[in-house]
Amino acid sequence: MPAVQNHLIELLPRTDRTHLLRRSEQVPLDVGSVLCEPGHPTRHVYFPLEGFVSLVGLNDLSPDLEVGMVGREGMLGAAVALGVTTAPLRLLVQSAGSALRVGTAAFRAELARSAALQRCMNRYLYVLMAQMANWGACHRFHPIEPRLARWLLMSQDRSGADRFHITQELLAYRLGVRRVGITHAAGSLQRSGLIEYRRGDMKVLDRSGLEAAACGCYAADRQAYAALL
Amino acid sequence: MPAVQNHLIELLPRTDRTHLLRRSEQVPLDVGSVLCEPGHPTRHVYFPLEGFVSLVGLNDLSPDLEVGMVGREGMLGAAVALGVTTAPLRLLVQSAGSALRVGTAAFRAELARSAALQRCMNRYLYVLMAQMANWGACHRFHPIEPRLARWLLMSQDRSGADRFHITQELLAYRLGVRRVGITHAAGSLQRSGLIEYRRGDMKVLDRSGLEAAACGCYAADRQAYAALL
DNA sequence: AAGCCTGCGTTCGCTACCGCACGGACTCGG
DNA sequence: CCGAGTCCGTGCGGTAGCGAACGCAGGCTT
Repeated sequence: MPAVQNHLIELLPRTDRTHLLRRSEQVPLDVGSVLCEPGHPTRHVYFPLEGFVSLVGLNDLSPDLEVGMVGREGMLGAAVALGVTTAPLRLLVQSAGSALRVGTAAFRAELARSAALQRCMNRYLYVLMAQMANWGACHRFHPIEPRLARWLLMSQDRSGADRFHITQELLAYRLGVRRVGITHAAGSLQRSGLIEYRRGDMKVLDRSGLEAAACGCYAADRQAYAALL
Repeated sequence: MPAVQNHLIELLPRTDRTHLLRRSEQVPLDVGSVLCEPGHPTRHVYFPLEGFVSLVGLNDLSPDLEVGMVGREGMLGAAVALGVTTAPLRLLVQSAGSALRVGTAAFRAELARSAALQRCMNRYLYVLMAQMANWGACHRFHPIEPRLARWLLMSQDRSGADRFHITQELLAYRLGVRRVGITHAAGSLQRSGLIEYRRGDMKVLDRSGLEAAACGCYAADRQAYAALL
């Protein structure tokens, strides 16, 4: 059995974990690929091992907006644990890696078997809800620069590396702002010596400085996660 | 047995409903009272029968922000169904009425007994999550006037009446904007003949017109609810 | 070497919303 | 009938972010 690097799975007791792993297969996560579209049936749930995925909410009028971000600390398809197999959000791979994939039916079967898995899912769902409630207020009230800092920190946490590839164009899309907004905020962070970037190659230089520059939502998120999982 | 006017409870099969009701007591909801504060233990869950309650997210820096609204179509304390008995949000009574109250332990016991109740909770949790994800984008992108229209419609749905009491001051607080912002938006709606208000007495004159003036989030919300419950 | 595409920086005019402040209108209690 | 409190309208200056557009530089293709 390989070392599993998904935090949720690591929380399971040995036997439950083995059962779940037996039903799973490892698949690659390719940047830009879409794991599922809102309204469509959910065929699999995913436990990322490396890389991370954006949860994108689609709305008729307004531009799309990222409402969450999931890496190895979480899972995709949590709604299945609520018995809903219609996806609510678009799952867009943000950073390449791999994930354990489990068929929806198999996952539900395991869920019925394992109280530990149920408990784990429940807590994760709660954390997700708290995150999403917060995300809204963050977008509403906080200026671009702290939000950018937060995003960088979150993606660093999830990707593990201190450098990753992301263009200003995409960042703008994620944060729901114009590209020029990112140009200003990122330029400011760079001048402060917190980050360094060049043509999409982003590097975090001063992590604690970045934490200070980020809005409180970052710390709040981490705390909520730590408290429950 | 009195006619129960909470939609979730009405969804339960007769025996499960009876069981739950036997464990419940009816309590009044008084405007302005706080049913629980974030971080504190949840002692009861509530199924509103009349009136409605705001879910308020608190954040260190930013002003408080309403992230949801619950009336007889839902319940308060849904997190208990996830096994979390620490409240994440402030529950603030918005419009007077009454609710069925069930002790947390009793509710969990019923949950363990009744598969129907579990299923109902799961679906409701899903709807709540979808709502909260949406709420953020709505606050971020939509101008005040459509959001105000949405708020009025939602509160009308939940209160049942076509008139209710709400000052501009409070509305501003709910929507996270200045009072003058409300003055403008409400004035505009009034000039269009959609509503009428005077010193806090708000009356909806043209409901379908208001629906047209509201942002798409309103329709999306209703649809999500209808699809699952 | 030339050309093209991608990614980044800058500028301009504009709008929505902000904080603050004042004043008018209505209501209620003494 | 008068004063105090509540609620609503208006006006002012300031700003963060918007949309659109242009220019420049590095890297890739042919």
